[in-house]
Formats: sequence, C-alpha cells, structure tokens
Amino acid sequence: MSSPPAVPRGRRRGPSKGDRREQAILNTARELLARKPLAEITIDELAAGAEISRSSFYFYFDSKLAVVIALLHGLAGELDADAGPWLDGTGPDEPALRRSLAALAAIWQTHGRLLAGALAAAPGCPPIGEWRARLRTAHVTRLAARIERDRAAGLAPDGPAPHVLAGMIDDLRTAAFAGADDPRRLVGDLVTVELRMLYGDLRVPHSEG
Amino acid sequence: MSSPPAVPRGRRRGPSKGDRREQAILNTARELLARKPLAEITIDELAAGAEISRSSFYFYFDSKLAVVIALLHGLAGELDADAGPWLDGTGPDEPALRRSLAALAAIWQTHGRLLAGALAAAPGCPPIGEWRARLRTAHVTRLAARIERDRAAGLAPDGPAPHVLAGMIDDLRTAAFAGADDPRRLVGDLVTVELRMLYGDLRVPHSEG
DNA sequence: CGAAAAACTCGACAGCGCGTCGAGTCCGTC
DNA sequence: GACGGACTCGACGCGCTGTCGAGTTTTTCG
Repeated sequence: MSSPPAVPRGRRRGPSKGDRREQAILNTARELLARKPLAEITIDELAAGAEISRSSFYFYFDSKLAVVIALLHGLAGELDADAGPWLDGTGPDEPALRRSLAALAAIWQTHGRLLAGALAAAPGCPPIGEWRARLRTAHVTRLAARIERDRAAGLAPDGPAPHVLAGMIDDLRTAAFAGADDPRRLVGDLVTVELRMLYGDLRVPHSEG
Repeated sequence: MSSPPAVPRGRRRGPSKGDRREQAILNTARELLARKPLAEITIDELAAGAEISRSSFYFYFDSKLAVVIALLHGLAGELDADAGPWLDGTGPDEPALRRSLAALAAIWQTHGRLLAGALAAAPGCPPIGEWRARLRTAHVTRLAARIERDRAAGLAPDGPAPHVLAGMIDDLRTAAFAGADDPRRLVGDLVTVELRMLYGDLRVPHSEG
C-alpha cells in the first residue's frame, strides 16, 4: 500500500535502483506541479520524467493519486510546524498566531499546486479525503480546546460552539491560501481577521445611535 | 454558444420537440445531481435520461460542462436574492444579514451538489471560472463599498483593505456552505462570525499580565 | 560459480468517456 | 412534392487509464 516491496537489505548498500526510480517519479511530480495544476499532469509524463515506460510506473504506484498521497505524507509534518505555541497558548497572542500563519503561508507558497489539487480531488478520492479530514480534525480539535480554555478564563466572548468556530477558521485559511497569488501577503490580514473571529467583541458602538 | 438553434417561431406554437428535449436534459441533470456528485455524471446518463442517444446530446449542448453552465445561469438570479437590504445598508444590521444568509443557505440546501461541482470544476473550465469570478466580484464589490461606508462613518473598525476583507467573507461562506450537511444550521453562527469580522473590536484586555 | 528468486521492465491489450463526422429521418413551408 | 432546417444516430478516432503475461536484470544463497 505504501512502498512496493519490502527490501531485505542484508548489508550496507545504497538505495536500490527501484528506490531511485521511485524518487525520480516523486521528483518529476514535484517539478511538474511547479508548472501546471495536478489535473493536467498525466501518468505518461510522470513515467517519462523518471525515464521508465508508462506500465513500469504502475510497479511503483497504483495511480497518479497514489503519488499525490506520497507527496502529501511528506508534507503532513510541516503543516503544523510552528503552530504549537499558538494552539497551546491562551488569549489573543498576536505574535504567536502570526508566526503560525507565516509558517503555513510558506508551505502554501511552495506547495500550492499540490495542496490545491489534492483539495480538489479530495471528494471522490477516499484516501486523500481522509488525509484532509485527519489534518482538519487535528487542527480543529486543538483550536476548539483553546477556545474553550479562553472562554472559561473570560478571555474570549461566547459565540458559536468551539468546534464550529474552529472549523470556520480552518476553512477560511484553506480557502484564502488556495486562492491567493502570494499567500504570504495574506498573513497580516488573516491574523487580524482570525483574532476578531475569536476575540472580537461587538461592543455596541459607543456612539449612541 | 448559449442555446443550440434560433427557433423561428412564426406563430403561437408550443415548445418544439427540441425545446422539450433540452429541458429533459436539464431535468435529468438536476435529478442526477440530487443523487451523486457532478464528477460522477456522464454524458451517457444525461442522454439516456432524456431518451436520446449520446451523439444527439451534442446537438443540444457542447459538453457536460455546458449543461452545468445552463443550470448555473438559472441560479445566478437567486444567488443574491435578499442580499440587497444587507449589502446596501450600514452598520451591524444583524437581522438583515441573517435574512441574506438564510436565503443563501436555502439555495445551497437544494443545489449543493451543483454548486460544489461547479466550484471544483471552475479552475480548468474557463466559462465556469468566469461565472464564479463574476459572482464573487459582484458580491465583494458591494460588500467592500459597505465596509468603506461603515468605516468612514466610524461604525466599523479599521482593518484589512475592504476588498480583501470582503473576499475573505465570501470565501468563508462558500467554504462553510460547501462543506455543510445542513447549510441552514450554519446561518446563526455565520451571522455572528461575519459581524465579528466586520465590526469586532479587539478591546485590548487590560488584564495586567 | 551457478541456479532459483526477487526486483524490475515493457509491449500489447481492453476499457471508458469524450467529441466529431456524415449519412440519414422527420416535419413544416412554399 | 420538393426544399430546408430541425433533429437523430452509428461508427469512428482520440487520450487516458489500468491490467496481463512474458521478458530481462539483479540479488540471494547453496
């Protein structure tokens, strides 16, 4: 399901030919994704880039989406990089949120095509859908917990159920980054908006109208 | 480009056979969309539902996506139904926003699969992309104007550029409705969150530290 | 070393869905 | 009744996908 065969490496030995080919396919996918959207990439191109025939491709991956999943797995770790301080903290800690979002923006900057393609393919491709769901749930759960903490401490106003609000924030990030030319330019505004979503009080404008 | 032939209706006459077939295709599309996502619907099915052969289908529409566009066009009007009072008003007029969102939710309720499918196909299908862009721009423009008005009147706090903030609100709506089981249940929370995005003030917690 | 096993390669094939083409048939008009 | 536009369809070619079985290379081990 993940890697084709179990390699019984009896002794120190460099990566087998197959290992290199597998990497070549992955690299080709990365290169192509830098130039065009996932939907326009064909297995032929992936195979050609790795200098094997199209049928040989199937020795390494079950489908084009399997390649995507492999790439996605490599990203799973990066995706919550630097999110910890924000998610585990309390109150409107603007700098922490900014760092968290900046890290996320950097990933979208370099892997936008991959993420956008994966998100588009998610409904209709269970494994990708599950990957996305897992990631989302992880984020939403931690953020929801943070919201509850802040509310209990009187730091955040009441409002939508924590997991709903957290889901909206996750959705907003994804939509905003997916549609942006330069994700990094969004960070500042996203910080402001998220803080408002979480802490923004509708103090009736003290202009008495 | 839009409708297949120009019908020279010389005199009062019921809809031609072709008109009925065209409607049959559209209806079939609607029925199928109620049962499965757009990507899983094939031209064969559309043709079969209208009781014509697959090649006859092409007499009426250029492609599956052309059918989608036709359906979408029928929706264009509904999509800003009841949005006027909110978009043309000023200040945190919660009831108006709620009505606007409720109307939108009702549309997502019945046409979710169509809208979700169209959104997924938008990048990679220029006509659909343009349709989405036009709709988005229309909403963003009006909402941005509203934001400027409110800010000028001191009713809303400063923040992201109006069109950016408006874009985020549009994105959030779309993402939230697209992912919801029952869009109508989201309305209340969406109202709260949007108002916070627009009017939520971060009164710095003068809590000591 | 040499044979068995595994890792790997490929051409050929079958399938599906798309869109086109040209040869039709139907039907209202003059 | 013949002309033309509306309409229909089968057959075809294309591009992409995934499978199969027969080959070649590489590794393992007696």
